[in-house]
Amino acid sequence: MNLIEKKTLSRIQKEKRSTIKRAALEVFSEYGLRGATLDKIAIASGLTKPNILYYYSSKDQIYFDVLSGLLDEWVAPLHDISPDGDPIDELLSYMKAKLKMSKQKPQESKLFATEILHGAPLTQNVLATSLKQTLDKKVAVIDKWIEEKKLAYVNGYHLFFSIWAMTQHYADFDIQVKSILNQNDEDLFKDAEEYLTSVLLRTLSVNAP
Amino acid sequence: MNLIEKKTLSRIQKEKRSTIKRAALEVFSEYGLRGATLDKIAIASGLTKPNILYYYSSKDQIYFDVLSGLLDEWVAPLHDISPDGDPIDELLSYMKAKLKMSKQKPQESKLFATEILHGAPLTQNVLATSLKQTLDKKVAVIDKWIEEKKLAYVNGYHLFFSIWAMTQHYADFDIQVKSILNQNDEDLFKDAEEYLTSVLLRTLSVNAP
DNA sequence: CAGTTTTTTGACCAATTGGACAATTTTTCT
DNA sequence: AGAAAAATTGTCCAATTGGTCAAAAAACTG
Repeated sequence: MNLIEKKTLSRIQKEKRSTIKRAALEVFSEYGLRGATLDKIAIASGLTKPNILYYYSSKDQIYFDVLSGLLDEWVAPLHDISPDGDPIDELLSYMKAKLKMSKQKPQESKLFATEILHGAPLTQNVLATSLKQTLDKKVAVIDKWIEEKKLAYVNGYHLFFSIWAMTQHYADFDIQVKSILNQNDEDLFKDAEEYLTSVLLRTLSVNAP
Repeated sequence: MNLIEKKTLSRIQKEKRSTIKRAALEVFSEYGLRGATLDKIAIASGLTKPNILYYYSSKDQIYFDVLSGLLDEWVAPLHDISPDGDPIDELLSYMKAKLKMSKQKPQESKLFATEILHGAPLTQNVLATSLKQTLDKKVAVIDKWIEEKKLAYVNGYHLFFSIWAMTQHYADFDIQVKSILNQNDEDLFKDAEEYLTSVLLRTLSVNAP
């Protein structure tokens, strides 16, 4: 039977696949696709290597499945930006949602970062179509807000790039950040949120200097 | 003879080591330490595998050498921030220098990013000592400027984190950026510089809203 | 319980990869 | 030119790794 095409998975299948994905995320995010080995995933999951290959036809398939599950989650906060809300509130909320993801899901962030850094072999397609379309719409909203004088002028695309960069930095480069600031996560992310809030407020407020 | 300990390298040694490093940077930045193979570096450099191992004792040694050469260069612009200059000019210049590096040395940026992302096994030490010391001093300068009311209040550490994040994003995540904006490098980096200048100006100016 | 299907695993294999080494070629030095 | 040193390479090896497979174990079904 072909597991891939089967619609309904048994209890054991769901459990084991989930176990494998959790372990794989751990290993992939630390070592990248090529640095990760089936043996490491096997150890991390507590399963044997052939057992893993009973549920997934190859290492690449595991990677693909893990990454696919992540993509939607990663873009999701973008959808919550409402054209009808207060512009600055909406964008601050978006930034905070992204920062929270960096704090709570650093492995996911790193996996995603590694994928893009190494040429996005599996996701380039999604980036150029689905993500681009979503972002185009949100940038249109930003432009409208600017026109209505509710926001100071900014390049919408670069605004999103910088929000992504600044928030994900705390997950992706956590080792560098923590080498410099000897703080616990709570204090660190509190300061980060305060700083980023202040940057966005000053950048977006219409009553500019 | 031990190449490592020898002080004076011959002409051929300098040339070949340089050739190897250039090729290795290319391969490492694309595939990461573990994904890169000596065969790939051999092909990229036009040398044979044993020939490469004549100049470097192992793959790890090549990686170490490439990365070491990069570290200083990467931190260098930080030293150019002068306590005696105009605060906003100094910080804008710093941002522009970092952005220029992203444009002109994306491979270096990616290699560095991959290293940190995967736990900075070789550089954590440098980050926690040398980089931290340098940054501490520069943050002290920022704090002094703030005290003198030459800058709006900001958390100096997070200011640097955000400058690093925003500028390096254009190198490290170039595939994502270019999937969304179909621009050539010239236009892209022109817009980026304009945007980042505006963000920094609004963030740092004392005559705040 | 007995038969059937699903799950698990030990043993194994072929390909890749980092690296060793002796032999050969090239460069350098006198 | 000829000896010595340095550079280059073809060949080989052991370890790692992704993946196979047949047999055993466990779970499910009537």
